[in-house]
Amino acid sequence: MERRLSDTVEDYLKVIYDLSSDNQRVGTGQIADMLNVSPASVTDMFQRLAGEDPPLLNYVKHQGVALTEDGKKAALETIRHHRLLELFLHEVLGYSWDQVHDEAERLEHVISEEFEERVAAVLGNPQRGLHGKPIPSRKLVMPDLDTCYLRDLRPGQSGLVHSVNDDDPGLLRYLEVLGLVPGASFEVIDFSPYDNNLHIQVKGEKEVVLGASVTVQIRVEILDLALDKER
Amino acid sequence: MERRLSDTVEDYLKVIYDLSSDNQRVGTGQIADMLNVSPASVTDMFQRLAGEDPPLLNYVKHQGVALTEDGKKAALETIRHHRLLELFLHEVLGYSWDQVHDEAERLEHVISEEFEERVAAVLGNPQRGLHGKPIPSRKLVMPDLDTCYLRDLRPGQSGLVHSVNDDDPGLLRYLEVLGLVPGASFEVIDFSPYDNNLHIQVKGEKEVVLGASVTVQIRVEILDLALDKER
DNA sequence: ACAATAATTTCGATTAGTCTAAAATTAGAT
DNA sequence: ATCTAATTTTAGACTAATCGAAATTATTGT
Repeated sequence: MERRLSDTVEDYLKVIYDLSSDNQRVGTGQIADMLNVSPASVTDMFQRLAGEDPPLLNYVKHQGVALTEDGKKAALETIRHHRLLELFLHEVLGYSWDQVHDEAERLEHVISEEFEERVAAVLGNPQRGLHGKPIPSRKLVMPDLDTCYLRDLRPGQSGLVHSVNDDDPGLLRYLEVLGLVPGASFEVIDFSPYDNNLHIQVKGEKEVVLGASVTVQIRVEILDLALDKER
Repeated sequence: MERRLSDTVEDYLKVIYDLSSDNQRVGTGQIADMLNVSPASVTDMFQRLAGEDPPLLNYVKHQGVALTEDGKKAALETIRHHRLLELFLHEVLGYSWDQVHDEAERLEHVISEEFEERVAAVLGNPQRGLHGKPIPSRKLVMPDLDTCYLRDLRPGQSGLVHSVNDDDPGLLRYLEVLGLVPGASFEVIDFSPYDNNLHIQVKGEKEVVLGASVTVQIRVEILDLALDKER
């Protein structure tokens, strides 16, 4: 069951995993956008990976794909590598949180199990990455999360920043300045329905207005006071 | 002048560099053996790399190749990556000296200049690798060496182990047991001309007999007492 | 319900890297 | 000097990953 997947295949599986958490099935066009390849190439790859033995994808013509169990394991392996590497680059080599993604993106495909284990050990077997996302366990189990996009909160709600996407260095530098980093607590002050702007008050910081292109990159845990009492 | 070379091309250039230090030109068959590909593939690659602009190789039909200046720089870049990585894996992640080669072999092709710089800094800008070989400088200058193969010494001569090849884990474990590590001093006790065995006395260790397949993997500095006096 | 539009798939082609088998060239031995 | 053996090159073909253009299938608005 240990077949060696190409870097390309690992990239496909990883983005299919990412997009699967929101939607059900994932389409050709979405993947083409994420990977900067043509839709034609994506169709080819869908067919190939669905035809592997055992299949990595479940593919239905014109209806996109879903990961099989094998495909999901492969995706989680790569994601584990990526998040361990990001943390390692930061902790051990002093990379800033906006620099780590690109480097990890290349390293994730070539490191051995040995490397993975040693890095995990040096870092104390962390369960969360540099940007807050969970790191799948050695056994490739990904914890269930009770988070939503910051975009979906409304005035009066407050929460904690759970995690932010790691792939836009400019955004990461901006969020750091605003104090919108994993663990930060905030309150939603206002919402502008026409542009979907949210007015956010991060604890100890000035109020800021964030557009949807920003708030969709941030996952939060809602702090529901009423719900707190029930427990 | 910054073209991105494929992993494969980097591997070709690296072994051509290695083999060039002994011979003048390097032939198809030698490379085919080192890289485990067919001679036909090597001919193709020779022609391709000689036809690049600017050329990486100087190729004369039926007479093998030599690296151009550009080809040599590219080879040294990869070699610098490899040796820095080996040291890093040992010092920071606790790999043993027989484990580092394979991992470095894959990582060397994907790390950035940034990674290279940071690793070099963490290690204190070392000039020698884990197995004793010099590490090319940032500017890709490789120091000239005054070393020869242990194979070429004869009884009465003594020397210091300069470096050992890093690609055979079993040999490395054996040499470690014998104390034949970079810096160790030894004396040649005897030579058997029929099998080219050398009888070696490593300081503080038992005398051992080494075949040519071993002694050709070890580079030494000759300790010439007469020459010492002249200085 | 059905035409327009959007998304997907098929088709034919390209590039990098590899192979085997056959042809050509070089080097060595007598 | 020439024949043989070893090495190298050519030729034709394969796989993975990609593309653009054309054909097909879905979606959706009225």
